[in-house]
Amino acid sequence: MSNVFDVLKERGFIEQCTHEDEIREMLGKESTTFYIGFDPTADSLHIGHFLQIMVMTHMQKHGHRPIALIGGGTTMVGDPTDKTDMRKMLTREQIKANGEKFKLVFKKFLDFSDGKALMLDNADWLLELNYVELLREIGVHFSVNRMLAADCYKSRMEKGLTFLEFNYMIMQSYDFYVLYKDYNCKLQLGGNDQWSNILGGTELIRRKSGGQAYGMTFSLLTTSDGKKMGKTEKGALWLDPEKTTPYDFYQYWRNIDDADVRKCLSLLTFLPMDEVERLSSLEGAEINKAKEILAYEVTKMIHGEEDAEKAQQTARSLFVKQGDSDDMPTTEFKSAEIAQMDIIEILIGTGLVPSKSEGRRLVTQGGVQVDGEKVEGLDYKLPPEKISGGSVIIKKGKKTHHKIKID
RNA sequence: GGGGGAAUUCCCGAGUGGCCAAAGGGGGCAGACUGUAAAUCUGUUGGCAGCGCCUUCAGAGGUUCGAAUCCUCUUUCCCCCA
Repeated sequence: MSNVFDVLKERGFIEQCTHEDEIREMLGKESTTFYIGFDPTADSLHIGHFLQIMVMTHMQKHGHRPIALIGGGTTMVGDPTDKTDMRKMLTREQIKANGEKFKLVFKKFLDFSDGKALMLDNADWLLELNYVELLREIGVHFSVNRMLAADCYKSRMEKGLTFLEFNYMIMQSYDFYVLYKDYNCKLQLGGNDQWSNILGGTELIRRKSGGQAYGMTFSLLTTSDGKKMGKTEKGALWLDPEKTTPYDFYQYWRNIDDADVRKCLSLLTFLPMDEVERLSSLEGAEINKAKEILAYEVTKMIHGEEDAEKAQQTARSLFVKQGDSDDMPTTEFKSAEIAQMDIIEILIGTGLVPSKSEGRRLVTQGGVQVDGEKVEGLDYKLPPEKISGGSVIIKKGKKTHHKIKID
């Protein structure tokens, strides 16, 4: 069997390793227990988490044992890394509820049978810690001087950092120590922003038990110009279909920057690397094929084959031919009422536009089409033959389609 | 605990009595060009109504013909000293 280290390396996951050679050797010869932590700060995982799930999946396929660690305890504190503001405090109940949702997702991607993977929650050991005891047991091993020098706190030195958040690193380090001790977990993985937190853990393990633990971080999903990937108008790109519909999800990848195609294919799909190479070296309009495959593959993994198929069909019918589709946001109107409405009111009625001013702007600038015909005037009303026709498609800009059903 | 500063429209950030719905940038939206891409260029970006009105500049009061701009109190944040 190939070494998963080489696979991850080839696909561009790996960013930093504590001990590159030793890790490679270990992964090549023994089944290794490793962990990745997920803080349930929201009620759904997002695409950044998915990247970590991909890693766990690759690892498990190669015979290693993942521990998906839910950060029920760490979330009570909040990771200051890369945050400009302090995270709002979540209640224990919210955290628990979020954690439950996370668990369902992990079960979809990992095989938890016969202990092939574990799911733990650090609330189980963090919440009952005794303060003074922790300070004496763990706190002694941390140098504040060194912590302050860590990159992840640097940015916060200007904005301010509370003592609460400052302790996050200690919590996470302690997690690693517990897992090392109780589950023989020798490796912690995470996004590259977790580097200092991971190092904290390996050092703690060394100091406390003299044991050797390893850490490795993965590239964050960023676009070619360095911005965080997975941002949509509505915020993050969520895995929960209630929060990001499969169609929107599909479209996100379908519209990805050319320069990001290779990275996405290799990180977010299981396509063999020669196929990834072939697809991402397509040029000009050809590369759209690669984007379609990317979008389809990723959507399939997250929402299942059926939804991926539907999203693809919808996208094709909307963009290639000026088509109709059931899988499209839809608003229903009574024929009597819609006959009275002008285009602005219709736009508002569908929620395509939040105010009349914006509706006017949009129409004036030529951004609205009804059944493929550009709406020219603000006083446009649906012609009678369309009202009796059952449904019309309104297009806002190039990419937003909305169906109106009339009965 | 003492002293000093700050809070502006989605974000950053100008504005220090009328010319302010508020510069500039970012972001968003739309148009052109394209490949449902990027870059670029153009328009637009509080609301309602076709240029007049209404609600905005942390909150509550006050001074003024008139305040985002001045005063008072409140809240929050930052900095320095202890």
